[in-house]
Amino acid sequence: MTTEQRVRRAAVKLFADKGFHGTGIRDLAQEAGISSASLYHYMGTKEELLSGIMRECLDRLLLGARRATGGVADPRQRLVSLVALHVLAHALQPAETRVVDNEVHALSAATRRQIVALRDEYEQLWSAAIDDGIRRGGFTTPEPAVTRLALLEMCSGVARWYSPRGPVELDRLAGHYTGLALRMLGSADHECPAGLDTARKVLSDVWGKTL
Amino acid sequence: MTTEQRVRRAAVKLFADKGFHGTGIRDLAQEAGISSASLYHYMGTKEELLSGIMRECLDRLLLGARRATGGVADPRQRLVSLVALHVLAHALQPAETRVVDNEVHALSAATRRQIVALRDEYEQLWSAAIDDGIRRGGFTTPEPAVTRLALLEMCSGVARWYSPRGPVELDRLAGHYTGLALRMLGSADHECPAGLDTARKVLSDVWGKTL
Amino acid sequence: MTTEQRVRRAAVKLFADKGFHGTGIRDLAQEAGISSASLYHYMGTKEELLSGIMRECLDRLLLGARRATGGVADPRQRLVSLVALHVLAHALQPAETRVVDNEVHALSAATRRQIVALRDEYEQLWSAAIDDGIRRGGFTTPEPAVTRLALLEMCSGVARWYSPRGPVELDRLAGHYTGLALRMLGSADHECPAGLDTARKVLSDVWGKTL
Amino acid sequence: MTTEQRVRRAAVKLFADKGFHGTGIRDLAQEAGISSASLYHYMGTKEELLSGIMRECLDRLLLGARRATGGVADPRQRLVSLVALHVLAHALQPAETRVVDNEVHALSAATRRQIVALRDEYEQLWSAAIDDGIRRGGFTTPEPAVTRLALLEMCSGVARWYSPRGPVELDRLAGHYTGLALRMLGSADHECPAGLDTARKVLSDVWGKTL
DNA sequence: AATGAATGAGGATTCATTCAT
DNA sequence: CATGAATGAATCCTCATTCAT
Repeated sequence: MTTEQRVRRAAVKLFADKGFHGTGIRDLAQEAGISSASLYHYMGTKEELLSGIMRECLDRLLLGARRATGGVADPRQRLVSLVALHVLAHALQPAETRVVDNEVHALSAATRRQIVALRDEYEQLWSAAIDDGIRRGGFTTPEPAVTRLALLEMCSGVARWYSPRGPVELDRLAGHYTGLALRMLGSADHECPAGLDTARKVLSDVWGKTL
Repeated sequence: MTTEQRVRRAAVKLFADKGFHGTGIRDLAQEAGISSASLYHYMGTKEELLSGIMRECLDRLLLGARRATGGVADPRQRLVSLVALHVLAHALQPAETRVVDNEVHALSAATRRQIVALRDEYEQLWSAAIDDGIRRGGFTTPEPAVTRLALLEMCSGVARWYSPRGPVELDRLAGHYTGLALRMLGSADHECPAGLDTARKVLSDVWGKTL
Repeated sequence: MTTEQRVRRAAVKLFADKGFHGTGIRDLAQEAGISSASLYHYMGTKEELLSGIMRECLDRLLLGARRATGGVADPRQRLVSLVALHVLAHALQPAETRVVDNEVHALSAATRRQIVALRDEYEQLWSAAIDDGIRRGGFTTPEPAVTRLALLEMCSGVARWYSPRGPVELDRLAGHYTGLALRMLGSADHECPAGLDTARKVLSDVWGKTL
Repeated sequence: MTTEQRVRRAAVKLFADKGFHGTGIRDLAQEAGISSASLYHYMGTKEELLSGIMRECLDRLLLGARRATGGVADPRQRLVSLVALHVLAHALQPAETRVVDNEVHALSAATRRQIVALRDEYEQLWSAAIDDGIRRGGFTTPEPAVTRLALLEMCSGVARWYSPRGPVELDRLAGHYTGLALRMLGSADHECPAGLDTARKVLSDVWGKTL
């Protein structure tokens, strides 16, 4: 593992645990195993380190979501893939995703705009799947916008509590959440193996992780 | 409004917006409209200010949840009341609840234990309702513990996006979320007016707010 | 003497002796007799301290020069007053003026523009006196612009070597320099008591110093 | 051009523009077009780089002044040569001479002594010419010591404003300044072609520059 | 010869907190 | 009650310099 990776990893861990402002440059250095001056060989500003982490995480999520939904006609399948991918990403990389979810306020205005734009683009894929599903996929829900937010928050929450050492396996977790999502959307059928398969494949391609 | 309230309010706002570590004592003073030295007439430590906010918020939530569920036999009604109350509290006091949800890491170990204990006690009421509901209320869900967490995260998420200036009214919001919850729990019926009524009443009694 | 004055004085001394970049915030604090944190009760940035010193010094010089030349018809007298005032100011406040002369490079672009504008305005008074003197005051010099610069550098140099503990008294010093200036400008007469008197008066009015 | 020369040149430029303490080792490296580590193949300490520049510049000035005055009986001619040489050196090498004039404070005590000794030796030649000129060269000035300082500051100032892109040619500039000097010293005749010629010759011999 | 990597010391500035007034 | 003044400790970051490669 390169030193740069060690720095990145230290930052992800500490930013997730103690927050950006709660993490000192000395904490980062100690966690990375180098001096605080050496830190600056591998990063720009502390804030650039943060935004880099966020961008990478969101880029990957967006790429995965696009791969999982691109060319898929069935909105139910798209939605299931999105949910599964989101849940798996948050369960596998809880630190990264918590940083993305919680530390936006620490960004400068300019960078914040970029990050929020990425997130909006990502959520747009959810909106499309939900709206399509209502039109022609058997979804029934008043206030689809509210339901979308409820879904997203529910799935993102996984990063706040999931532990690989717990009793629930990842595959089962994803299946459970897709079931919840389909129920929330009033779908008659609560399963969609195709969507789950797609998510597994994308997870392997984009994150390099196999369940 | 007393100065103490002004300080409390300033802290809630800033801790919610910029995080505990991102908020300086001078920021607090400016927002409260007094000098940073005067601040210390109305608070102990900065951390005590934080824990006070959290405790009060959680105390109220716990009190409300107890009142809403105490003596209620039907687990479906209890669950609906809990969801509605949680959603309403988070929509009405988004700043307070975001502080509770996001700034636990800033607490000292001792205080954190107390706060987490309160939260656990609160979540215990949810667990009870769900477990009872599975046993004898028509709930069907594998992994009830996961479902509980999904529910809580979904409902807490309201504080992150709800705006009173948006198109959705509070009463409708609560109804929507209780519906989502009942769907997630596989309940045959997706409504429970009694549970909503209880929540409204408790909200008035404990929070002093009427919809 | 107020603490703010002590800070200002410390800065003037150290900036003059060791340069802006050669002076640390801790040096300033020590010289002012307070802690480096307390320093920030009495100043903004270190650079603002610098620009403040420069502005005040240049403001006074400009004010003095205007008072000494305003309404004076004879360009010879004006020039003599300017030289005398400049020399006296630099002899009496060598530290301040050396800061003005040597530390412009340490200013930010925006502030530098303001300071240079003040200096240009000041030098404009010299140009006017010299040009007028050539036209109708008996001055003869090729390249009046060069002569102006030579005069200014010669007079400013006083701040680099004059010591009140040396053998030359201030009044005599001013007289000597006005003589040199008139010679440089080819003036037939090398004295101009009126100009010197004006300078003495302005020095008393604007600087509050009497020879 | 060797790398060492490039380093030297970079240092001269940056020390002159931003001061010794305002110039970082990284600035030097960038300006020289090498890495900051490589810098240390061509220099000792940053301070040694500074003192080297000063010494070389002063050595050359001293050597030139000696050649220009050695064996010249007429103090008027000696003075004119000194003025011309000084002005030309400062106009041709404004950066070097500004470093010599402005950065003495950045030297360590020991090195400073050496540099100041060189400068004193150099100024001694001026003193001698002036004093001799008073005794038997037609110079008249009260306070010859003050006049010497005035002359030196006036001539050194050239480095602060002269631009080869300006309207005044070097030869003319030197002539103008020798004229000013002779006027300041009360010399009846304001020209001395022999002194100027000597200066030109020495400039060619010692600096390798032809006007 | 050249340089990435490394760092202890120090740069300016802000921190939360206390206290005399 | 209110606050200017004060500060030790900490903030992020850059410094000049060394060294293994």
